[in-house]
Amino acid sequence: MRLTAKGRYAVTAMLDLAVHEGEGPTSLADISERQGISLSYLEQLFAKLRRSHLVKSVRGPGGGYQLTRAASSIYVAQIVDSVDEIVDATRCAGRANCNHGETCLTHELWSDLSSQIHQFLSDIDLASIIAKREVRERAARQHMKRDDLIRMPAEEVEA
Amino acid sequence: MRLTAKGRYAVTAMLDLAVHEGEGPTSLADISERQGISLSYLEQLFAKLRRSHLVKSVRGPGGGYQLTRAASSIYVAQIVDSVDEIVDATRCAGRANCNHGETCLTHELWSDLSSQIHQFLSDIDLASIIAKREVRERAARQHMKRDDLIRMPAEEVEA
DNA sequence: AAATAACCAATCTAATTAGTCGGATATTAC
DNA sequence: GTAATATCCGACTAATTAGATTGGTTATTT
Repeated sequence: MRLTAKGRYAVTAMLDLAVHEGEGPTSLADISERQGISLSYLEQLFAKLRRSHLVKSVRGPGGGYQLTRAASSIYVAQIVDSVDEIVDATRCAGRANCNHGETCLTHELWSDLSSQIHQFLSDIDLASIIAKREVRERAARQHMKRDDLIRMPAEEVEA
Repeated sequence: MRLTAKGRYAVTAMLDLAVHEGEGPTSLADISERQGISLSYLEQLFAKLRRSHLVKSVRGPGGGYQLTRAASSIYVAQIVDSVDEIVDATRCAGRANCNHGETCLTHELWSDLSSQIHQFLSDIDLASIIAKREVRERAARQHMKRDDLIRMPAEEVEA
């Protein structure tokens, strides 16, 4: 499991799609504009997302991409996995001194942890990310006038 | 929060340290040997881990590195943070059309998710990763003979 | 004094990431 | 049917990061 800028771009783009669901297909040009990701890079990411059947495309004017299923059944792990393909799963592959030995222990520990992280991200769906925010906003709205509702300075994008 | 090979190496190395706690300092050469990570790369990683006060060093023969605190109070997020420094904090930094606007929404959503992930990794300590495995092993052991269970030679046992 | 092992910095290569370019194809609107 | 739109596609390039290499210095132990 890797978690890089590439995965972040993909998740961000998918969230953008989810937010604009129901408005018809969303073009990559729009996402590029809104999210500040280059169009051609988005094309590469969406080629993978499409191959993973997370999105479907509509060509021609007025076309774009749409989620293949409800935002509530698309999970972050699926998105990350589809663009950030795993390279070297087990570090000990092929190493002679690495079978059953003590050597294997720590990267077995790592792989345990790794699957915990994966599990965690497998439980978070796009809809719930959006919903969580709406709840927070509704709560905040009760404490301030609507016109001085200013977005908080984005608290640490990289967590 | 990034989760790359670099961070994996760091976590693996720290797990190795934790596993060999109580045997005195562990040299990078040993870790390199056991984990298949180049010595000089480990040096680079441990320079950062030391600056973050996660490990302390002992020089000279028989020297090496030790955890500064108990494995139970060193958390995965701390390790990853100390080697995988964050590059581009907020994607919208400086972009004129990105204040208060709808544009900001999705990467704010991402940042929410990102801090959730960070929180998750902040709750996992080295000792618990190891412990989890031991529990599993103990369960497995109930199904097999344990004549390879190591016993101290009588002479070495202090009365 | 010799051996060990941390410490340090610079440099290099390989791999990955991010983005570009020039198109081809499908679809819609005129 | 033509023009515009937007996906699709592959090859290429630039920039960054990962990881290895080199060549040391310093502290500590035996």
